[in-house]
Amino acid sequence: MAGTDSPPLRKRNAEKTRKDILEVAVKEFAESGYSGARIDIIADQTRTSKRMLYYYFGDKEGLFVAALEKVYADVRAREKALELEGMSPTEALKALVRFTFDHHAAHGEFIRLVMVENIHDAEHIRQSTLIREINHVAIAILEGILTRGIETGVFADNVSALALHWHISALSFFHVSNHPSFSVLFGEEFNILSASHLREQCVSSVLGLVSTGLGE
Amino acid sequence: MAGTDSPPLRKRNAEKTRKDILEVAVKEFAESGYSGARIDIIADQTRTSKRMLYYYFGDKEGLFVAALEKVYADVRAREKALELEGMSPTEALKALVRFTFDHHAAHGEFIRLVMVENIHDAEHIRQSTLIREINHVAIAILEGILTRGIETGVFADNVSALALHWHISALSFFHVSNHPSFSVLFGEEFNILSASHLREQCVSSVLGLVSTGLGE
Amino acid sequence: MAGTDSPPLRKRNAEKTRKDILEVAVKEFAESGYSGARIDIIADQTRTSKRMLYYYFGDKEGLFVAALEKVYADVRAREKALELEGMSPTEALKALVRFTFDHHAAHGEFIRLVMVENIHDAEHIRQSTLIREINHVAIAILEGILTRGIETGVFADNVSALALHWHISALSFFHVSNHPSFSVLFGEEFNILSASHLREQCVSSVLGLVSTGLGE
Amino acid sequence: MAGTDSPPLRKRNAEKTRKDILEVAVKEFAESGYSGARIDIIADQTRTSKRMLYYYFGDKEGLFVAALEKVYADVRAREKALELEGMSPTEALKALVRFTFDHHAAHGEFIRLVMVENIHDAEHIRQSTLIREINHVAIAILEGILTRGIETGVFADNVSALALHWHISALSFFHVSNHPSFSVLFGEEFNILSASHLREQCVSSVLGLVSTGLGE
DNA sequence: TATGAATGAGGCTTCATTCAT
DNA sequence: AATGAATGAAGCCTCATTCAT
Repeated sequence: MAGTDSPPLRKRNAEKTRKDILEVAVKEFAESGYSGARIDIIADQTRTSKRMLYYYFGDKEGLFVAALEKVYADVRAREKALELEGMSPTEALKALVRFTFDHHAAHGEFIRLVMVENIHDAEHIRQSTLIREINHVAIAILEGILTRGIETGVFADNVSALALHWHISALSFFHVSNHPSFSVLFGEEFNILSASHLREQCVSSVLGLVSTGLGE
Repeated sequence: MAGTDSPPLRKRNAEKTRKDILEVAVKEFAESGYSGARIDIIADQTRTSKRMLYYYFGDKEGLFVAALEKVYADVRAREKALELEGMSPTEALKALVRFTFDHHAAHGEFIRLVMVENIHDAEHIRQSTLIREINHVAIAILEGILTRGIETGVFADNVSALALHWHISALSFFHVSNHPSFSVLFGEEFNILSASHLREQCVSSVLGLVSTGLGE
Repeated sequence: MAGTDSPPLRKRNAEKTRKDILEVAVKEFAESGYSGARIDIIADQTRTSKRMLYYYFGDKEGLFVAALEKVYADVRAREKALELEGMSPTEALKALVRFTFDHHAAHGEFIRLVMVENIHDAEHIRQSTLIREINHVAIAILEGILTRGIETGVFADNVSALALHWHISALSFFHVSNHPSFSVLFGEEFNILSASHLREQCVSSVLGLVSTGLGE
Repeated sequence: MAGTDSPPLRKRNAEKTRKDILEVAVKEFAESGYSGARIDIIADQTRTSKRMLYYYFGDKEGLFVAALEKVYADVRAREKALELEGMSPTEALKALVRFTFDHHAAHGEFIRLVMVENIHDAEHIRQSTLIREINHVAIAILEGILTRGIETGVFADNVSALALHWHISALSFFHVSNHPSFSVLFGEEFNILSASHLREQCVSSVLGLVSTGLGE
């Protein structure tokens, strides 16, 4: 039989092409920034031609927004793997911090695209509701942990989930975003500070902000 | 008296011209990034012509390096005003953190130029010994405070000055660098978190890392 | 019939565009030298825009190399028309000299491009194997004539084909390359020396180098 | 006493400066051609500033004309050293050819400036009567030799002095002017042809044109 | 769905030259 | 006689984008 439920081959290829372009675009924007990125370079590293790029994404800006959305979506997909409900609040918080820290370290393109976006005053994120949603999920998770901790008395109720999220993000993000300058400015001295050291410093710092000192 | 020590008028203007160009360049690079910055736009906002820009700085990259050096030099100049020696270690540390946090908040161009530089893998800082020096002074100051605190027993000897500097920088820097995205993603909710709140969270966090709990 | 072998219309135009640009470029480089040539002037005399010029040739240097290759290729094409095999060695040599002399006189752009290239130390020819090949063919032809003449005893075996080629080239080339200065320096006196006179002087000179005096 | 007959020191220095500039200019124009030559590069390699260059020579073209005149004047100075009157006509002619060939080989800047001038259609030589004079002297010398040879019966009266001068110039000039391209096109094969070989080929060729076969 | 050819606007840079001292 | 600062015009090249097929 000719017709099945799977999408027609044409569409299949279309999606593959889109994905292919997007992956290359993420790399290029992450490497060179928005203005520094070159449409030609993206096209050249793609299986298809430059024309397709415009066909699918309209223009350079559209491509950048799509790239941003892709890296955010990837983050969400990975966050789902976290299973924090079974842990104690303290353990859950520790796990979350470590996950965030490691995650950012492992996904430089995500960090760099967000840096680029901030240099452009976040004007593209503004257009994407998808991205906003993703981040609110992150807050909700943190909120859950906090609430449980407050109920069991191990956490003080003096820091909002958002403030805590900001704190965790700051340390995890900066670790990647400013690694080049720190490495150049302090050389060996800095490189000796292993990532795991900074990560545990980050964990202590976060726990220090919420702990009552009573728990566990 | 016939001869005075002041430089000839011509030279005076030269320095003024240089400074004029540099100020405009800092703004433009901070606003648009390296590739996004336009030489023409810089020139137009200057007393002089585009040609002078090349006369003094060689090319776009030379101008960017000079801009970077300028903002770093400005930071150093402002750091000198801090008088931390008279304070107790704890007070000195608090003051330093607050100063850093406020300073970064007040000097967005500095933060943005460093962001841009990090996107370009810090390849320009690498060339400037001036910049390296400035940052080592910052470490030395922090080291002094730490040592005094450890001697008087209020600080534990478990965090290096560099690691602490990293921590302070991370929070102070991120507060400015990622303000646009946080503001867009969390809107009102985030804007309610006043700068001073985040600043004090930063102070607590830093003190938490080094305090023995014995002091003051 | 549906399918024919002719290339698609687009490609046809492409080749026409390339050729169009090249012809203009040859003229401009010949007139003004490499540095003196103006990309804009070339573009203006073309059916297309300046942009196309970069599309096809990359940059000014690429265009110059292409122009050089074109004039050399044209020489080869014209050389093919010569039918020297049927002549006696002496007649063949005479014919070759006259052809070379007249050819150079008739194709000033070729001479001038080679002059320009020599001023630039032949750095572009170096890259082109095509050009090297063409010249070796010229040597081979001369070698054939020489060998036949030596066998029949009319030519002495005291001059290599390459040395003879150099001699012929020198006189034929100089006639065109230094015509302007000779004309200015010696005025009427020089212009009276008709081209045909110098050409026959060239023929005598060449025959004088190889003749045994026995022949014909 | 203050005043002597020698020119004032000021003027002395002036002439030295002029000469200094000119020497550098000759090199630069010879290396890069007229358009390729850079006023800045000339100025930088001079003991004085760029302004002086304009002070003495007006503009780039004036400097080029002065450079041309200088190399021609140098040629004249060296020609004076030749003492051909005491030789037999044949020996004198041989000596003249060898001198010319070697001279050109030894003074590449002269050749290259003349090449450049020819590319620009000899428009600058046209303005200089000095240069015209120099060349007519060369013809007069050759004429003298020829006349003596015809009188003694060793030379035939079938080639004008100018035509002979052209012939000698062509071979001697081409040897230098087209050395780069020949070297690239024929490589080792050509480099084996030593300069002295080509020089003697040049001598034979010239003698062949005028000899009656009766002499010496 | 796909593509090679084409483009206008604008990018950075450099030129020979002159001004004020 | 000499100079550092300044300049306008023009140079080469590259960008994101669209057209015709």
